[in-house]
Amino acid sequence: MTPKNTATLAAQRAAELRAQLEDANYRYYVLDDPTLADADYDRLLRELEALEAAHPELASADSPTQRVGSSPSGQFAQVRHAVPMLSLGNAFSDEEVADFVRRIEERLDRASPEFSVEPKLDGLAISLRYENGAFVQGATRGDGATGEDVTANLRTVKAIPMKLRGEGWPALLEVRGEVYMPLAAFKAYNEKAIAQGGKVLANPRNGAAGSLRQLDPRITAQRPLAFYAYAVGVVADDYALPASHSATLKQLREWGFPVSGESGVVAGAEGLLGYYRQMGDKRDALPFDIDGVVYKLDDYAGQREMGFVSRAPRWAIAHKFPAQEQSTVLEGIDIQIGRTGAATPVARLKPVQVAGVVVTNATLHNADQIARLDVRVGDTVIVRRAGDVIPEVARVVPEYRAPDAPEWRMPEHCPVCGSEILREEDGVVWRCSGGLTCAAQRKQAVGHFASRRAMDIEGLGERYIEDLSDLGYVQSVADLYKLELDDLLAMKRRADERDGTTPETVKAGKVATKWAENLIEAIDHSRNTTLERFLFALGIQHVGESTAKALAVWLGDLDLIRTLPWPVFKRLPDVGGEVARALGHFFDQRGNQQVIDDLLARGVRVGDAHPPSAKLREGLNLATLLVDMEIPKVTKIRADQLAAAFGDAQKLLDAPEHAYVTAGLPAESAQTLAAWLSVDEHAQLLTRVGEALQRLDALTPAAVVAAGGPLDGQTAVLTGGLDAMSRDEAKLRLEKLGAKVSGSVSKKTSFVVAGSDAGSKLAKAQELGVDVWDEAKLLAFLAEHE
DNA sequence: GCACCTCGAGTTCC
DNA sequence: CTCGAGGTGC
Repeated sequence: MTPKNTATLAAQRAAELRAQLEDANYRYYVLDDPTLADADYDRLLRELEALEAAHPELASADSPTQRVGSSPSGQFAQVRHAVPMLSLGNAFSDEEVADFVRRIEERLDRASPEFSVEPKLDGLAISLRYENGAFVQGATRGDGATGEDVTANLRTVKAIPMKLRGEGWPALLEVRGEVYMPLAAFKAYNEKAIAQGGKVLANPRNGAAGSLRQLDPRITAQRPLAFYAYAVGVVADDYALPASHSATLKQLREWGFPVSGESGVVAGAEGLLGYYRQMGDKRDALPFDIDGVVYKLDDYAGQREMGFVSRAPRWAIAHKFPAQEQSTVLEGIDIQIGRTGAATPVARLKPVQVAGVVVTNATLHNADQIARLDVRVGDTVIVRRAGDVIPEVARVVPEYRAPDAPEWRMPEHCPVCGSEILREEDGVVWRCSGGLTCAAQRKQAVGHFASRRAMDIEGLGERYIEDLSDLGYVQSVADLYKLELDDLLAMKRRADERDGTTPETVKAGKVATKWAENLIEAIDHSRNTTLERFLFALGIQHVGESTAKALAVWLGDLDLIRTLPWPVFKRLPDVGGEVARALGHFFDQRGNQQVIDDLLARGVRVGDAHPPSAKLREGLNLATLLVDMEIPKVTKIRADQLAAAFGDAQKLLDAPEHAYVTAGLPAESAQTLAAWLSVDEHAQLLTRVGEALQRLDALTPAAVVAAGGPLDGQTAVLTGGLDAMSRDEAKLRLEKLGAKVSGSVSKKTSFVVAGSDAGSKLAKAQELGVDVWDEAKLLAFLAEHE
C-alpha cells in the first residue's frame, strides 16, 4: 500500500469517526437519547486521537478531539457583541407579571398575547458565532456590549455543536444560550474532588462560571458543563428567521443545539402564572438549578413594536423564584448543649426571608465547620435553604468583615452549668463534661425519657419540663413519678409569678386543674411500659430504639441487664466494643442505678422478664468472653486454650503466670496476660464476667422465638406518609408479620413502602431496583396475612 | 483493611 | 432527612 493510499484511508476514517462522535454528542445533549455507551465513545475518541497524531495534516479545530482542551492561551481577548446581549427586567410577584402583560396588551391592542416560556437556568450567558456552519468564536456576556473570548474553553463543552446540522442555515449565525453545570455532574465532581483532596466547587453556578474562565482549556474539559440555547443574536442579512421565538427555538434544535425541553408557549397572564407554578413544583426534580422562568412575547413583530427601555426589552421579563440564598448578618454564635452534652454552635441571624420562611437560627454543626467557613460574629453571611428544609450558613462575604473581628473559639466552659467543654480524642464533637449535673443535659434527658418512642408521656413538652426543672420539682426522670396534683398546681403558680403573667386561674381555675390532671394521668399511664422502651428511655449513649430492642429480645430481663459486665453485651448482634462499653459504663454509675431503683419503686413496670435466648447462650462462654474483653494478645485460639485449661474465670484469675504457659500460651503472651490482669480494674472485670456466666448457667434459656411469619427474614423500609395509619403503626404491623423495618434503603432491602410525598428513599429504591409497594398493596397484604 | 449497611444523634420551622 | 460513625462481612 502506498503512503498516499494510507493517508486517504486515514482521512476517510477520521471523517467517519468525527461524524460518529458528533452524532453521539448530538443524541446525548440535544435529543437526550444516547445511543453510544460511554466506553464505546471513549474507544472511538482514542482511535481518532491516534489517527490525528499519526497524520498531523488531518488535525482540525472542530474535531471532537479538541474538546479535551488545547494549551493555555494566555489571556482572554475582548469580543464586542454586534447585537448587545440583553439583560432582563425582573418580576417577583404575580402583580408585576400582570402589569407586564397589561402593558403589552395595551400597547399592541391585543388581548391575551402568546408568550414563549422557558426555565431560567442558573448558569452563565454566552454567545456562539458560526460562520458557514462552523463554530468560530464564543464569548461571555460581559457587560452586554463587550465580553471575553472563551472559544477554546467552549470547544470542550460537548453540548455545543462544532458544526451545524441539517441545512439551510445562514452563512453567519450567532446563537445565545446558557452554559451550566448539571446537578448530578456537580455532585459527582465534588465527591471526586473531596476524595482526591482537591478544591470543591461552591455551587453549580460558580462551577460553570469558574470553569469557563479557566485560562487552561484542559481544566475546563474536565469540568462537566452543558449548554442550552435560547436566542439568536446576529444573523446573516440575507437570511429570514422564522416569525416567532418558539419557531426559532425549534429551528435551533434542528441545527443541533440543545433547547430546554421545559420550554413552551402559553397565552396571557394566567398562562404565565400557571407555567411559573408548574416549574416551581418541578424545580427540585430538575437535573439543573433554575432561579426562575423567562417570558418572551412570542412573535417578533410584536417584539419590534414593544422595543426597549434602556437596555432591557419591554417584551420579555424574568419571573424569579423566592431566593434560596440570602445574605444576612450573623449577630452571635450560641452554644447549644444536647442530650449527650454535645456542644453545637448555632448561628443567631438577623431575621431574613429565605425561600418563603423567616430564618433566625442556623446550625453551624461543630467547631471544625466554623473554622472551615471562617465565620466570625458580625460577619455578613449567605444563608441557604438547599435541597432539604434546614437552613445553613453557606459562606461568608469577606468584603464586609470588620477588620478587627476575632476568630471564633469554642468556649472553655458550658454556658449552662459552667463545666469544662472538652473535645473527644480525635473527634469533632466537643462535649460539656457536666453530665447530669448540667441542667441542659438533665432537661433533655427528661424530654427524651418522656418522648413518644420512649415512655410516651403525653403532654409533657419542652415548656413544662423547663419549668419543672428550673423550679426544682424534677431533677431526675424518677422525680416525674413523685409528682402529685398539688405539686403541678404550685409549680404553675410559681412559674406565673416568676414570669409576671396574670394567672388566668383566678377565673378559669378548672382549666388549670384539668391540665394538671391530664399530665398526672399521662404519667401514671406511662408506668406500664416495655423493657425496650424503658431501656431506650434511659438515654444511654449509642443505645437507640434498635439497640434497646435487641437488648430486650436477647437478654429479656432488666435485673440481669443492669448488672452484666460489658463484654457480655458484645455477644449481641450489632453491638460492638463501643456500644457495649457505653452500656457497661452507664450501669456502673451508682446514680444511674439509683434512678432505676427509684423508677421501679415508684411503680414503673417493664413487663415480664424472660430468660436470655438460647441462641445467645450457645455462643456465650468463657472463651468467647475472653475474646470480647479485648485483652492484648489473646486471640480466639488462645482464649480457647485458656478456657479449656481453667474452665472458670476465677481459677484463671488466681493462677500464676506459668500456669498460662502450661495451658499452651507462648511465654510472651502469658506475660502480657499476667500484666493485664494485674490491673485491678481488669481483674474485677474478669471476676464479674465469671459471676455473670455462673448466673446465666443457672437460668434455663428461653426457647428460640418461634419464627414463621410471612415476612420472615425480609427487610422493609417506610417512606412518605400513609393515609390509613401512622408510620409507627405500619412498622409495628409489619414487624408482627416477621419483617425487620429499617430506616435506610440498600441492596439488602426486600421492599420499600412508599406513601405520599415519598422522597429520596423511593428514588434510591428505584435506582437499586428494590420492590416498591404503594399503600394499597400494603393494606392488601396486611388484610390477607394478619 | 476496606466497603457497605445500619443506627444514633442532631436540627429548623410552623 | 442527612451526616457521621459503629459494626460486620469480605
